[in-house]
This record gives sequence, structure tokens and C-alpha cells, in this order.
Amino acid sequence: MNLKETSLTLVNHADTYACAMPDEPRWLTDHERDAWLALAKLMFNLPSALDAQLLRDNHLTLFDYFVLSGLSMAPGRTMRLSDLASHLSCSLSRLSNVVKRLEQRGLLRRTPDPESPRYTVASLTDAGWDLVVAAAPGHVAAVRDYVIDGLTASQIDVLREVACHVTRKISEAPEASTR
Amino acid sequence: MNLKETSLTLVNHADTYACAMPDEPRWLTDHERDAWLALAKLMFNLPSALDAQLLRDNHLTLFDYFVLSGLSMAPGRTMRLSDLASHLSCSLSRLSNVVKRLEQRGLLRRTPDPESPRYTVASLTDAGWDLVVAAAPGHVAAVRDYVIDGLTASQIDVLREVACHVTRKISEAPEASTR
DNA sequence: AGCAGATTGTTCAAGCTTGAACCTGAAGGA
DNA sequence: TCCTTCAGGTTCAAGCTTGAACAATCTGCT
Repeated sequence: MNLKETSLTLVNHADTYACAMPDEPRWLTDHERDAWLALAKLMFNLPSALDAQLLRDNHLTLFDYFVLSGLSMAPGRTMRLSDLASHLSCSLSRLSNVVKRLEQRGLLRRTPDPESPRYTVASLTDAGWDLVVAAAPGHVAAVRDYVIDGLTASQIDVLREVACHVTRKISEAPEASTR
Repeated sequence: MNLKETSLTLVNHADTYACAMPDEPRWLTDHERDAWLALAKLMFNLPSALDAQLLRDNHLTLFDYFVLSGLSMAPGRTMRLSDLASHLSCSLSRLSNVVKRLEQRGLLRRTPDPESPRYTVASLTDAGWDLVVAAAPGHVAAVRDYVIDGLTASQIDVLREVACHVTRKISEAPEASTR
């Protein structure tokens, strides 16, 4: 509502804070901070906005939808759980929980991989396929409304570049530090 | 790791799906879909990446940090909970829970607003201030590493435009539908 | 005054996510 | 063969978020 583009974070503590880190921290410029705060707000609010539409109309979370949609595009509508997890960049634990719930709702089936008993594959059922097909138009409309429509082609281009840059940096992160 | 820029969602179901929605859905073009999938991946992974850094180094979630940082920038390091909630675009319920935990850790204090007993204000304690000051450099470094560094000034500019556009669209959303 | 309704904030149950522990099956040595 | 290690997958406890219900305060209307 009346929430302005206020600063969410990153006070410049340079005055009170003097040399406790190895290198002097490089604070964000105003230009950089504005972009980061806007992105932070997007990160906080867009997932719940899309969740809300899917939950209201199809009783699915956004993550549920990605799982079903991923399967719907796989050959035979079937995928190994480990492949699906890396496809979705999520933990196997999270996927296992979600898949169990979706299976209980009859939207997919889990079976041992016939090629190697060590893997488990998930297969979309007809009910699952029908649900994805029914949910897709509303979801696309929400994505268009919140994100795509109203942007120019070049803005969309830069959005892709920037988002790919961020996800690449995250996937390259050390992942192991002093602890 | 070996996660490619695979398609997370939005199969074109146009073949199997024929006229069940009021208007024919406008599917995303390849160009639009690439940008959306990249943004979706960012949305899923950036919050946990920033959480991980703050949790590891300062035992704070990103949201905790925003709460403390918001207070640190307020006059008197004090704010009404309702103002803080709209500042952070979060529910009062969520803020109430987080503030309770932060108070138990001695990082802030809750007191009735002296100007009107109807409000509650949260004030950063010295320990809370010290923690924000200690956490800020590492957090800024992570934001730089994952997002800002490596982008050109004009990419940063477009990022801000796009993110502001999305958050504006979300805040303008009807919010009330058939249910 | 008095009453309806909105706003502020808390609490509780239900659901989801995370990380650790665990089990199974496969691969690699010695 | 035996032992170790690792990858795939599940489960459980702990923590967080959400939404509804509630109490308290304020505002506006008559």
C-alpha cells in the first residue's frame, strides 16, 4: 500500500565502524543500493504473489507447479528424482517431501527406475497432467501481469542477462568456508 | 553444479489444451520465457545464498538482518512495528514473531509507544547495533559478489527499473478475487 | 454518549523447509 | 572377498511462515 521505496538495509556504518574486517568493505553506491533494494523487494514479494494465484486457483504452490511442469516436459513425463532436483536447484530432501505429498494427491507416481534400482523415477499421472494444463494459463497470465508485460524487449534482454549472471555466481560459490 | 539453464516451467500446452479459459492464453515467447526462467531461478536461490552467509557468519537470517538494519537507520533506532512491517512489506504476524525472537536474544526491546498506547515500538539495543555493524561488511560483500559486481552501470540501471516495475505491479494487484 | 468498524499487535495450529541421521545399492581398492 | 566410500533417497526434529482468531485501542457516525 503506502510502502515507499525506502531503504531496507545497508546503512553506511563507516563512521561508527572503523577497521574490523581484513579489507575495508566496499559499500554500495546510491545507484547500486537502489537496484539492490528493488531486487530484494522483488525477491520477498514475487514468490508469494505467484504462490497466492496458484494456491487460490489450483491449490498448488509455485514449487509444486515447477515440479509438475518439469515432469510434464520430460520424455515419458518421467524423471529421476535426482535429475529433477538438480533441474530445479533444490535439495533432494525438499523434493522428496513435495513429491510424497503430490503422490498422495494422485498427481504423480514414484517407481524404482527399471534401468537401475538405485534410482527412483517420478511419473506424472493423467490427473497430474490435467492439472498442469488447467493451471498453466492462469500462471502465465500472472507472470505476464507481474513481470513481463510492460517491459520493453531490451529490458527483458537485460533481465535475462542479469538473472543468469546472479545464478551463475551463486552456483560457483565456494560453498565451504571456515565452517 | 551441473544444472543447466533448463526450462523450469511453462510448457506450451496449446496442442492438448483447447479453449477452457475465457480468453486464449498468451503464452510466453522464447525470449520472454528465457528471462522469466532465469528470474525464477534467481528468486529460488538468491535468498538462501544470502541467508547462508548471514547465518554462518552472524547467526542471522536475511529477514532478521533487514529488521535490525531498518531499525538502525530509524531516528532514535526506534520504529513502530506497523511502520516497520509496511517498510519491509511483510505481515504484522511475521514481524511480531521475528521481533519476539530478536528481543529474546537481547538485540532489540519492545515498549509501548509513549505517544499513543495503541502502538508498540521496537528499539535497537547496543548489542543489536553492534551486531548490525559487525554483519554489514560480510553481507555487502555477498551482495556485491552475487549481484552487483560484474554488472555494468546500465545493467544495474535496468535491473532497478525492472525490479521496481514488478514490485509496483504486485502492490497494485487486486488482492481480492472470488475468494 | 454510544455503538460499529477499522487498526495494532499477539497467539495458536497447520503446513513447509532445512539439515542431520540413516539406509540401501554401487564403485573402487587392497 | 572384504572394507571403505559415495550417491540416491527417506525420515525426523527443529525452526519459520501463514492465516485465522482474539483483545485492545481508536475513529467516525448518529
